[in-house]
Amino acid sequence: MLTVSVENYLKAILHLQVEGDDRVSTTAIAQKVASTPASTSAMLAKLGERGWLEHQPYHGVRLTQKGHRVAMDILRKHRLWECFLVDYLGFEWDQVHDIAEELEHVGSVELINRLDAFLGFPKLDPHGDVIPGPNGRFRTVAARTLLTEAPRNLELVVVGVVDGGDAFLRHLGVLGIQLGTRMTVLERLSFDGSLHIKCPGDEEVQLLAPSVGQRLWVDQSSPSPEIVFPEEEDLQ
Amino acid sequence: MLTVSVENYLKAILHLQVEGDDRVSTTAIAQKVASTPASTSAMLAKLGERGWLEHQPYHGVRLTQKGHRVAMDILRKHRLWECFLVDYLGFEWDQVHDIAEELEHVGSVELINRLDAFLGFPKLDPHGDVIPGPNGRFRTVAARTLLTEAPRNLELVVVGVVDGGDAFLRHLGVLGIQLGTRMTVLERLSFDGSLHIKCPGDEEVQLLAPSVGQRLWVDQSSPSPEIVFPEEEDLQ
DNA sequence: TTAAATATTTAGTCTTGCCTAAAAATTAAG
DNA sequence: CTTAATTTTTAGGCAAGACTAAATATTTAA
Ligand SMILES: [Mn+2]
Ligand SMILES: [Mn+2]
Ligand SMILES: [Mn+2]
Ligand SMILES: [Mn+2]
Repeated sequence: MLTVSVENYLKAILHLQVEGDDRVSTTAIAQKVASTPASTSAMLAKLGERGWLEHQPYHGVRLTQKGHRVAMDILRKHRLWECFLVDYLGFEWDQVHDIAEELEHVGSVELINRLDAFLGFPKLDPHGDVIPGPNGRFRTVAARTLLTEAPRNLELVVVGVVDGGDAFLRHLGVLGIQLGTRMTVLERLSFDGSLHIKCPGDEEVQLLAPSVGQRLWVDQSSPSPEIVFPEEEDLQ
Repeated sequence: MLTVSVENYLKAILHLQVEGDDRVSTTAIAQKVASTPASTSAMLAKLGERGWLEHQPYHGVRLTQKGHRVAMDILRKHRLWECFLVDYLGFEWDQVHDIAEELEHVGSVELINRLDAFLGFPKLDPHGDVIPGPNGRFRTVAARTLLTEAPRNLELVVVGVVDGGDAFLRHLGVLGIQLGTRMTVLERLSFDGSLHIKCPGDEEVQLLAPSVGQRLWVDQSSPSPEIVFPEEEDLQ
């Protein structure tokens, strides 16, 4: 049975699997779902029996096709609801996670597909995370780089945040950074990887801690609308 | 703790309490929440201990102020979500109950108040049921009568349904009746209380079973838009 | 007013999901 | 390669909520 608890475990495992490791450890999962390793171990055994994941005792788990699909569907619901909360109810991006954490467990497939249509089939949620489609796979999305690894002296645009806990999101607010913010990396300090960045319009050069630079997805900035001149045939 | 189960019990008791009886019986509650009298008895004892209702063993329960408020808040959420589903996601009125039954348990007060505002502070849900306000009390609404008890030879308009299970709602669809449908009661048959009704535009007089007439709220029909002639100054 | 029918509670279990403490396996160090 | 540290599982319990069967209280009817 797909209980709220089971859904949260599967989604947590998906997150950890996407973030890198092929096999996911009991402790990591326990931490993600805020429970104990003992409870998690018991849960993993059960999820294994029921075919949502492969559990090699003492060596971690991996989602089966079936489990992966379930987890992607939860993620889809989570992110679509976040879009709704921000775009239609006026919430800030640092206020929606906990609410979506509940909404994602509402079951109806019809509901989520209609919500998707109502929202205009968005590809990204308010944190720049990719929204899975109704087929349970990620929608293709433009390439993106971590700010830390982006080339220097090129105007970039922030397109997403990695692991955007609410505290981090509020910190970005303090720094004046949000999705769509443009910036150029002037220098990467070899000491700790801090970045000197400059935002168009700002006088000052900003020093960005590596903990921030490692958690921002950026893309090459397309020319800003103001400086795009229409072709003649585009004019009425 | 306000679990989903507890919330469903409290809402069921509120429903039964509003529908008439001051004290509500264990069996009636059990039936409403689709569980057994034994399970319900245990739950009622617990709800009593926790101050949501007064339980006189063998003589039914009554919600306390505190329990009443909780139940009203669940009802508010249920009905506001139903509005959203019908008005924005294009669901039919017979498709939304089960989904709202889940959505009503999402906790955030901020969420429901913003949803209320987004919907334009509706007073009635898609079934014509009154939506409680943020203060936990019903918003005032126009007077209404059961069709069975309405005066004859007066044009009426359907403003709500009583206990609108999905099956009943679909049956109304077959009969061509929805919210806003106008009709005049020509005669009430003394045999079983069936009603002869006539809808404007229809040729035929319809015979309505008492099971239908007893479950329709009606109000005196205001003049229909078609027969209102604009004043001269309203013309361009 | 007593007996039968009905409603309610109690007793005894089960499942899910969580916990702590202890045992066992794996991994890391010396 | 053996010991120490870490990770994972097992053992034993608890609380919530549900069920069936049996006991008890209340109503209804004879
Ligand atoms: Mn969740
Ligand atoms: Mn998100
Ligand atoms: Mn419900
Ligand atoms: Mn309704």
